[in-house]
Amino acid sequence: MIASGPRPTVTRTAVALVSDQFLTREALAELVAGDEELESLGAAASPADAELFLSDPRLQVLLVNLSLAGSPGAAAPGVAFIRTAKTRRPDVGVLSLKRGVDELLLRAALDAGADACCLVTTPFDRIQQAIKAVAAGATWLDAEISQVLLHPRASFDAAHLSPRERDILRLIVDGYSNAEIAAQLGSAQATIHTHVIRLFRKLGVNDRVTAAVRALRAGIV
Amino acid sequence: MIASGPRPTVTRTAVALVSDQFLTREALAELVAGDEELESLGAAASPADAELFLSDPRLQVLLVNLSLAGSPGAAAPGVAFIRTAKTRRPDVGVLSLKRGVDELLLRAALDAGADACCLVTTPFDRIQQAIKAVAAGATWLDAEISQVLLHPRASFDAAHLSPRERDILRLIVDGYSNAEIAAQLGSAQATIHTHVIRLFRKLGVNDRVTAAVRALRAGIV
DNA sequence: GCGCAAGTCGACCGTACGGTGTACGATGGG
DNA sequence: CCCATCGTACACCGTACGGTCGACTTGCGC
Repeated sequence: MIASGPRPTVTRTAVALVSDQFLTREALAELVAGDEELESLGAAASPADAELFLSDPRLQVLLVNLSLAGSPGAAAPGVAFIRTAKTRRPDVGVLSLKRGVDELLLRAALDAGADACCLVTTPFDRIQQAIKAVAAGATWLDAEISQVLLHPRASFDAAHLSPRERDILRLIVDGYSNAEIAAQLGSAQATIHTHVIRLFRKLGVNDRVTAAVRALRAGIV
Repeated sequence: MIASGPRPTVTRTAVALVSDQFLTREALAELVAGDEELESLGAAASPADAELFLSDPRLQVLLVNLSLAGSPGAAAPGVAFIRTAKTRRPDVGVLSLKRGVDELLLRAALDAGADACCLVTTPFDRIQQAIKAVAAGATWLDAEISQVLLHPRASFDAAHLSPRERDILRLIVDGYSNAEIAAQLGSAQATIHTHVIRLFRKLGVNDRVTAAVRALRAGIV
């Protein structure tokens, strides 16, 4: 094992940042400049401009502002950029900055390969910590974000669902049929069927697909 | 925003550790002692002994060795301990140490409330980083662990979906039936039906619920 | 005690779904 | 030129789903 002691500042972590918002770019640049263990390779305003960084062998961590404006219909360009970046440079850590805790966008970012998610409201020193976490190959999730993604129990109370209905909703999202749910919960199919119907009434839906989508979008599951 | 500069070492992070293995306890104690920003409140060999720490208001981070031996059938005692700890002290961060990357055990630990997961093979300085991440309220996952939990390469390529299939996938996510999709796209129901089946094959699913969930999680919609 | 909510089952019915075939025209790369 | 792919289209079948009744037990609060 390696003793930890005071870290030599010889090897600095090389960071590049991508954001379409001027203010964010400035703030992030200041953030990187304010930490002697970090080193900036530059800032880009668009994914296209950021292509350059991907060719830089020194690059270790990429800061991406996911609120990159995009057409509402198509997939978010920020997510697409993360995917291409991770495809071309799997060794580079990606930290994505989020304005809010939209679960779908978060999952999309992580699925695309993001190694960390921070909110833009996160204090500087924590983002600096997160950058180092990413450089170490680890995953960093801000408290608010991990609450949504990993500890969904907290937001479970959002809907006025009974515990049993929440169990079933979760299993519906997991793609199980009524029969499979019955087997897993040790109940009869008829019971599950009743629960499912009542669950639909409470969610205001008529089929399990919309129930699952609503649950995901609402962060219930 | 708060400037970061050199951190004052006045406020140290109070850590307690629980592990049934002597070696791990020793190693972790050394790890905590080796970082001047950390402060040890003690070490416990069993969940019962660790109850004491939960009454200590200074406690900020709890290191739990999840390999706490238990009967294979029942729930792991480590997981149960994490749950009770988080119930009694939601403010305390829990870092759980894992011997391997068993996905079920990992998910169980996170569901129970763990804020970070590290492998026992992780270098000291990273575990120290993780402890500080947890103290900051964030989530830390080691690279190997996040690979299993957050970046499941489910071979989900939106690229190899035909445009028509993407249309239909989107409408499936929106909760429409095959008949409604047919009406919206101006095709026969049987045609949509065929597309849906082929779409399932490409996504590797058997029902539209899983297809919708996969699409959402992958950020296709 | 009473009501009420949650949970547990049963039966019935119509329909949409999922699975498997087959078929034809258009397009495009080898 | 051929073959693969895609989009289109149809038929058949079994099953699970969604909807609607009703009935029973348990636990909680008043």
